[in-house]
Amino acid sequence: MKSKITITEIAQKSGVSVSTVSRVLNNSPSVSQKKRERIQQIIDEYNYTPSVFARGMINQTTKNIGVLLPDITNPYFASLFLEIESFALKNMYATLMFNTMFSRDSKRFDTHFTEEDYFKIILEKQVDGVLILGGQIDKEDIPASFILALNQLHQHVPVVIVGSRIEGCECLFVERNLKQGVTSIVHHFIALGHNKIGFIGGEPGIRITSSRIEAFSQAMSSLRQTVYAPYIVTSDYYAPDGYAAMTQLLDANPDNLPSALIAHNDMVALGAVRALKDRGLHCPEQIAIASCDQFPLSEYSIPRLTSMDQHNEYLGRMAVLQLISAINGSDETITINHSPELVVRESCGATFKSR
Amino acid sequence: MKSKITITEIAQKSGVSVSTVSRVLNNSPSVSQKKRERIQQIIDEYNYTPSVFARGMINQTTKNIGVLLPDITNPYFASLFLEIESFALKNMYATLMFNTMFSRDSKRFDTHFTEEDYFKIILEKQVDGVLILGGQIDKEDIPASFILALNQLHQHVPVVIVGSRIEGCECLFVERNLKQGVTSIVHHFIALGHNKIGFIGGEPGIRITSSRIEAFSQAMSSLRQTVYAPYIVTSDYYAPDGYAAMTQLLDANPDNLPSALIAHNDMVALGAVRALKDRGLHCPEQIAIASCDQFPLSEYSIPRLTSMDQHNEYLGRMAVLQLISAINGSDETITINHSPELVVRESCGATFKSR
DNA sequence: TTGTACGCGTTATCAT
DNA sequence: ATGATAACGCGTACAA
Repeated sequence: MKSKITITEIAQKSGVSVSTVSRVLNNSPSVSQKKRERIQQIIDEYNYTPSVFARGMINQTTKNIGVLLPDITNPYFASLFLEIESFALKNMYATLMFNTMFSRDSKRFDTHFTEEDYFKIILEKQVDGVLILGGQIDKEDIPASFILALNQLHQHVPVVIVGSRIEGCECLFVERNLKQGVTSIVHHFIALGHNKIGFIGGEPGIRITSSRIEAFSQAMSSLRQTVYAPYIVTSDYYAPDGYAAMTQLLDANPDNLPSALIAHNDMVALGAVRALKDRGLHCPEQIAIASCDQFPLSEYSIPRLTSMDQHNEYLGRMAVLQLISAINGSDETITINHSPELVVRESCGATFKSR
Repeated sequence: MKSKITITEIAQKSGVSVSTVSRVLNNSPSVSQKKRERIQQIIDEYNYTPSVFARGMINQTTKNIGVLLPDITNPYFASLFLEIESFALKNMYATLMFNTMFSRDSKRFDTHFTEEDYFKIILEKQVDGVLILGGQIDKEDIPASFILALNQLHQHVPVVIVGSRIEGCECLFVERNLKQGVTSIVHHFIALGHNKIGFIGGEPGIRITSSRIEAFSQAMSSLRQTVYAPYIVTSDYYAPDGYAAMTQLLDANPDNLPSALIAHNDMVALGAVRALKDRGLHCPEQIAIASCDQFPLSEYSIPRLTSMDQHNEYLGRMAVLQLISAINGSDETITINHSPELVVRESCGATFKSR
């Protein structure tokens, strides 16, 4: 391995002192044009870059941020992360990613760190900021110890959480409006003439799940519709979970099926459609389905999925912006103002149905 | 921001010298049991962790690796990366990820770095090793300048490429058998009585595409079957590309459709199935489809996709292992020996068809 | 405008 | 078994 050239050597080769080289590196104005040019040329020639270690010893900064998420394999996190990574890099920050596998079948993983373990690792990595995207923070009742750990982490490095604000947690938050999407779908279904509407998917005990179910109930009752409890079946976020939820729902209501279902996301919807089909039922004919979170495949499934575009790109950008401003010492909260958008395709039955 | 406690302070609080503390940190044997315990206790109490900067100044090591991939949103890379990240962390390496967006519609991204730019960034990040997963390295003819850049990078830090060996490139490689999967599918189709078989998807000019098409032709002719050129339509790796490829194929051969198609991966297959359906055709009835690369949704699509399980988990592990061994100065090549596995589901028509 | 010298936190070398 | 100290590469206060 070729070892890196140092500022001292550059100084020698240019016949100046290290401070002068340092000055051109940090473009201080007080360097003569001539010297600046010659030094820069040598820097380029030898492809010199300052040691991050030596720099870090002085500024205490790595220009790295840490991103903690449950599972990059989940398209929601993947699209969010892609945006985060590329936007962060544009701002000169590279991204360390950690999959906590929280709330995911983790049999494949022999060693299993807790999220607190990850906090420790991240701290040791001396990142300049931390982004947390789901996991324990989404739980209904978060252990006090976890909030404590979160606060401790935040005392050492700015932490931005993408999710609902947590009582007693001092970290910064970037929230998205979870209810609006569900409400749009309910209105859409009602407009299509449905009144036996249910909700499937999402992990029980997780705030994103309960707040969507709550929004569902609210929207229904504001339209003078009743919610029939057996039409609400939670499970988890993946296709197998949509399959399981739908199966359970069908088994529990054999003679009284709902006519429309709201799925937690597109994977759940896909699993549900599959379960329907395996029973000889069809979507949207027998049961219409719309999902709260659109993933890239929704335009190509059979049927095409009607879903909410949550504009995750925007969310990712905001999170990075918030984090960077916190790193730079600002404590102002960036309020994000995005509207999820209903994309009507086939699975809701709108295109050929008008009861 | 609370600043970190240093080894000097730990030494003072324990009433020993920094060297002794350093010794227990690096568990050198020459520390008395008593002192060791007391020091360790203070370390724990104050939650001390050594500064990565100061450490790095001495060992020149960050315990970070860099992973360069085109697009984490692609399930193939996501599943591979998940394995890489978690396996690396088990070995005490954290992972910096960079999405190059090579070969992907990148309109959304205003700034666009080239892969060489990423090399520079990675080098500046002072990672201990680099993993490259696709991108330019998969191209048919790689610009000499790119290979040069690759070699230069490899002179500074070990580089492991997950992909086919490149002429003139000194980096390490972890290869997977690209042909075996295609061959299995061809045999399967032939066994089912098909003889009008085609191939769709994959980007032209990319080695993984051409080698699969080559394997397709070889397998066909070894079974005394002819390959009909218009049945081969390349495009790209995503669902829209499968849709486009299928559309093009249908348009070009209206009166002479293939009876079976090999898709580059599950997304392509999904898009193709969709295109079929939009023409009022069905899979597998009119055209059977099997894909070379299985993604998580294949079990839940309609129809369920017959595809090759490439065991990406294993591939990811091997890549990390190879990289770590290179970091530790070993130059032995780890040969990987995995067999892709045909998972028969519905889209190939095997379950109800026997011509 | 330029150079000298110190300090950042750790490990390694050399004494003791 | 333990301690003192040099060295790592850089930024910066200060001197010139």
